[in-house]
Amino acid sequence: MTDRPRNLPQLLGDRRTWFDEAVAAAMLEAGERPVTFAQQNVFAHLDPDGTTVAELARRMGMARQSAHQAVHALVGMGLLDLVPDPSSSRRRLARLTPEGRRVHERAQALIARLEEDLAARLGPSTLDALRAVLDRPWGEPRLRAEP
Amino acid sequence: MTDRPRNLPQLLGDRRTWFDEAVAAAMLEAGERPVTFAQQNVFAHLDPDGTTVAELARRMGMARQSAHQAVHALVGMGLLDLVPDPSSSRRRLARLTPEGRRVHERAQALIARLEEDLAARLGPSTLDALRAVLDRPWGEPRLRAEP
DNA sequence: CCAATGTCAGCATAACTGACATCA
DNA sequence: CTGATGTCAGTTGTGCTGACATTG
Repeated sequence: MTDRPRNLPQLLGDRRTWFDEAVAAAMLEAGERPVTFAQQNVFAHLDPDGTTVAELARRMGMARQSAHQAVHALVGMGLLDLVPDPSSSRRRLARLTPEGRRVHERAQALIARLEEDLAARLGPSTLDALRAVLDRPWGEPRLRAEP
Repeated sequence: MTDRPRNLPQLLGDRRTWFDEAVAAAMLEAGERPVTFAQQNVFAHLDPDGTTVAELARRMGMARQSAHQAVHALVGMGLLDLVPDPSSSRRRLARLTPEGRRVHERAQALIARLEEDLAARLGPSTLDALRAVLDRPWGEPRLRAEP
């Protein structure tokens, strides 16, 4: 109720949620099938020329099996397909289908517009500074009291 | 592989994860039982004098039932207890037990130290600016192309 | 043989919705 | 009666681990 000072992780999470909900609502409004967060994450880490499930898992920081599950759901929705890797017969590359590319580009455009709106509200230099701080390497967190 | 430009929601989520993992690792290192993210969230929104489950749910932006689940898990761990509200017999207030207060304060101190370390690395004014931007009202996201 | 990959199966957590009793 | 609250039950999404076959 009272305005308690919120710590940084809370603020970061709230703002992330601000974006997530806006994207989900806008995609729904646009008549697109809802794409879950895990699936958006796959899109975000996919190479244009295709990526193996194991590599996706590494990039997303999850188990191979979890990435596999998300990829398979997207394949079932017709947004991804798995093609054999010409360089290695045991590998299969997950790639965007044309429909997947369309949905992905639409979501990316939406995020870009939200960022533009924010820049107009908060000031372009403010938003640039925000992005710069978040993009800068933060180093490893210190665990113990006396390292 | 190549440095692709990451958008704001990704950056926000990554930095939130930076904090979450650091706190979880440090609490584990300190010999504390692991407290999940949902449970940290309950702690963060709890009033010192106790809060009803319904009010917690509103603050956390979740369904009453989901908050109920998280609260009950914490009660089972001995970190919360449910006491009858003197002002209304149908209400029950979730409150920190002494052990819950100890764990919560330890986690808060950990986060504060992580923020101090960050301030030393990135510059105090930079970190203040970051917090200020995140804390400023962002307004409602624009959904349609032409509002 | 070894290591990486893809995949199946089972489990835990955390959110959701629906339903319902209680009580100010 | 109405509305808020607490709670039970079921479902979904997303992660995990274990296990195993395949293949370079």
